[in-house]
Amino acid sequence: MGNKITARKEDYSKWYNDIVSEAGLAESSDVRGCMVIKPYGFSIWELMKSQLDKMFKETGHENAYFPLFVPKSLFEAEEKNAEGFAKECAIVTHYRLKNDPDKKGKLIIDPDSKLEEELIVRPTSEAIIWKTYKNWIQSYRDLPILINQWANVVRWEMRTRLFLRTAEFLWQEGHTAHATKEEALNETKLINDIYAEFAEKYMAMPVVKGYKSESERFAGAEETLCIEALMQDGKALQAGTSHFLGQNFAKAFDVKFADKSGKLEYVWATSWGVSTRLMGALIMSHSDDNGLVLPPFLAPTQVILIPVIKAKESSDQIVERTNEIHSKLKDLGVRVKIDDRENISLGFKLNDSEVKGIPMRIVIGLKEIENNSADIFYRHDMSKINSSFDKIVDKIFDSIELIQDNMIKLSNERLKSNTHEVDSYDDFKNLIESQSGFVIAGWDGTKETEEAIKNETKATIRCIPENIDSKGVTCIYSGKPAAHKVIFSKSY
RNA sequence: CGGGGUGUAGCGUAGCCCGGUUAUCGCGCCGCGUUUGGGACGCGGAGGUCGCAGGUUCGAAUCCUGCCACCCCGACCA
Repeated sequence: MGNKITARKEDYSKWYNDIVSEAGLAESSDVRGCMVIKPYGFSIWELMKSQLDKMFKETGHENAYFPLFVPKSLFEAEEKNAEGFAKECAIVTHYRLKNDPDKKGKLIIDPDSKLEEELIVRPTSEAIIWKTYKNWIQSYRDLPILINQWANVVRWEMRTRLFLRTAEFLWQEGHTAHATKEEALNETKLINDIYAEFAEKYMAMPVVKGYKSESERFAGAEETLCIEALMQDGKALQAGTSHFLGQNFAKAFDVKFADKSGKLEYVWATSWGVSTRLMGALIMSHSDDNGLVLPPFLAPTQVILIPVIKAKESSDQIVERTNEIHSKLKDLGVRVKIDDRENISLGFKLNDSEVKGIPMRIVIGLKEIENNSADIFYRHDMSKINSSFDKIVDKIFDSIELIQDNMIKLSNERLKSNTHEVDSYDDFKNLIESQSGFVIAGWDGTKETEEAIKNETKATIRCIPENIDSKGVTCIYSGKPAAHKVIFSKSY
């Protein structure tokens, strides 16, 4: 306890760290680049998980679990994938320790325990899964395979940040196998749409859906779809990706199936994932100088009731009223809590609820009992409405959707006002330099242009948006006809 | 792996240049008492191999050497 948000939003990364720690979401661990997700943070993640899981299951997917370790020979089977992740792998080389003969109480690696083949701690599971799928697939009747796994993966990143980039992170990774290219492409699209729907509806975070340029594509994918969100500091965050893997993995792992005519064909694949990075996205999307702001759909506690008991005489009435509201809300399925901690001042509790981003707060004391009404405080815009006690339960219940809608509306406006279209490179540079945000511009489709713009401005192509007309547009850099209109931004 | 910086209590720090009693302060923690309407107060208390190893010295948090760890800026990334 003792949470205080001291950093202001102008000092963005300090502000972010302050919120993560003071709201009790996570802390960095002594283990290099890893984080400890604290109970409050984890319960938000669990709400995200359960909603995503529901959406996957509604579209025919099932959960399964595959090993943490990938033998090196499997890992290197799909060349591009292996190459892409090679520089950031944790590798198991031994399986035993022994007492250090020179230093008492210390352990050293037992050289006799060296593994014949190194094991890679999965940075992603395509390899191990496709090795397994090979045994599961013989006929078109075995297809499609629509599997998701909730797991942890390790990527030995140079620079880490809580939730946004940690050496170990939690995620879900879907791995599907299909008989036709079209079906796999549809799956890729379906999942990206699910991600977008989840981000917008549940996280109240609007996203742009689109395709990655070749250089930003997942290693081993033929096409990468993504959702890109815009944070409050004007930087983009890749919030989820869905890959069409073509037949790359099927060929690497020799996964063939007999079609209806008995002919052997390679299987078509997809993979897709979102991670605990979504937590970072959620924090950066809505929070303010008072702390975290959570959309009610993802708030572990949607309503906090704070009884204020000053004198013994009124105590019973206050407790009774508080309990009544609490149980009625519970019956309606609202996530509600009473903050009846003793020896903690009201001021502390009020600020505590704000730092933690609890969407609604009701203080109930003698004043409220006498007026037969109380204020409902809304965290997202710090406003209050008064309601009589006989209507307050309904008002709170209705407010859940109202706040959610309101937050979606506010985020949409922010995205809109920070998205600009330019047709000159000077305007482009000015925008990226001054405020970043999403900048829509023509791109000639070449790697050289993409690279040059990145080097000169630090902005990258976030995505090639779906359904955007680029007829008659020229490339802002080369002046040649544009292959696409794309979104540029500085990014995390 | 290049360039810069920092290691002192759970956290944030002063002291270091210029060596000298018992290592500073704030937050947090523990005990007692008083306090719930916007981050309570008083009194008392616990907590440290000053990153590690070695050296110089009568004496090292402070000076020297080596090592380790972490942070920031680049290349990489869900």
